[in-house]
Amino acid sequence: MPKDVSKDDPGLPFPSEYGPEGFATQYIHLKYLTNTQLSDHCKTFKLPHSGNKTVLTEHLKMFSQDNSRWEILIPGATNSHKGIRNPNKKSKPKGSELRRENLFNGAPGVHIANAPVTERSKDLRTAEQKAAIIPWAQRIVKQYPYQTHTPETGTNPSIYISPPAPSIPPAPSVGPALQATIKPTVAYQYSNSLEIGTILLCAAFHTFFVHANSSTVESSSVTPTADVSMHDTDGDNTDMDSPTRTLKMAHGKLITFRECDIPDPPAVSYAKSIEELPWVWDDNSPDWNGTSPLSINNTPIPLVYWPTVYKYWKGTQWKGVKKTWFDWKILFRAMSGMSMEDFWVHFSAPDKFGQLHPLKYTPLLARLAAEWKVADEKLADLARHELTNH
DNA sequence: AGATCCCGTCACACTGTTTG
DNA sequence: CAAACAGTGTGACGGGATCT
Repeated sequence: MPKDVSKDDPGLPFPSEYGPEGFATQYIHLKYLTNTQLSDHCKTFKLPHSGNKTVLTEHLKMFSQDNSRWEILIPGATNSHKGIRNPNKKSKPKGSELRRENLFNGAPGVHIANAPVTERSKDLRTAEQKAAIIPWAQRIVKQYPYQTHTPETGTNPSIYISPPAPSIPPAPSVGPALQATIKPTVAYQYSNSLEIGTILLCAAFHTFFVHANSSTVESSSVTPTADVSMHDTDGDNTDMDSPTRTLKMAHGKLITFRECDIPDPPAVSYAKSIEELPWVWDDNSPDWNGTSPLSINNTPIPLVYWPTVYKYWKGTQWKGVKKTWFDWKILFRAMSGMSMEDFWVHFSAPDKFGQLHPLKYTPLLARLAAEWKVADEKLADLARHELTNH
């Protein structure tokens, strides 16, 4: 399930306003520069560097129109928190390290034997996926050549987007919507040098950052591999012949639809708006307000029916939704028959000053799971007791 | 076999600390 | 003092275990 587009960049026109050659690409590129690289970039263009990359927004709009500026940034975009640290770099231990040593070893100056190095994010792609990157990059470059912005055309975002070529197979580990927005330009820039090493490096970088951000910017495609074939709309006859499914909702209302009528699972989170869950969960509930993030043929589909909608169709998209859905289910169960005021009184925890605060989403789910576990154990004990005493 | 649950991992944002 | 580095909290997600 996607997160907010960007927590630290509220309100950015991302990614559609400027298109693949514009702001979105540059924004992501800068986002993945190390602070050192960003600092160098700012020096080169005489920009203030406050540490907050969003101050560069306006600059990026200009920057995006000059392809040559990119040359100075290629290659080398990395995420400073990824990869193996330099083991030879010795520095004075931080206070937190000293506290940890104290905690675990007691006496000061005693070092933890064979203390494991903090494990960093790993590249989990298979060799096949990595090998597929180069042909993919070459293909995308061919399909989406670089298009320089001009002042005459720069006001219309739609012109930035190259027309999608027919039946481009999906790149490894990448959502299809991104193929249409960000990927082509980056692939072009990387292969422009015609040096295979650069292509490899940049394509790997690009695949890395798209993969890393797939949950951030790709709002709907949970299982990208299924999408291309699923949305083949070459023949209307195919759609007409495809099987239908009928959903029985509250008050006997029936909705019949085909697979092609079902949109991808909406990018929705109730982590910050739990109280809205009952409004959209079940149309049999008095709290149902007649809306839902998912609509099929203009009919809002309450959350409770989503398994029926996605489990048997839409490839494996349900796999990506199910955990979130079960969390919602547990939350809704807990909220039923309780006012929101009572709910938050019950599900609160004191801070260090003893002040009560509503639990955050994850702790709340953990508390619910613990409470259910206790209740289930009581029930199991009761059942055991009854069985052994009769 | 499919549905559900549990648990660990990951990415990201944020904060605190150290370095140059 | 700004940048770099490191640690922590949070939400999302995947996969194995367990249940039906």
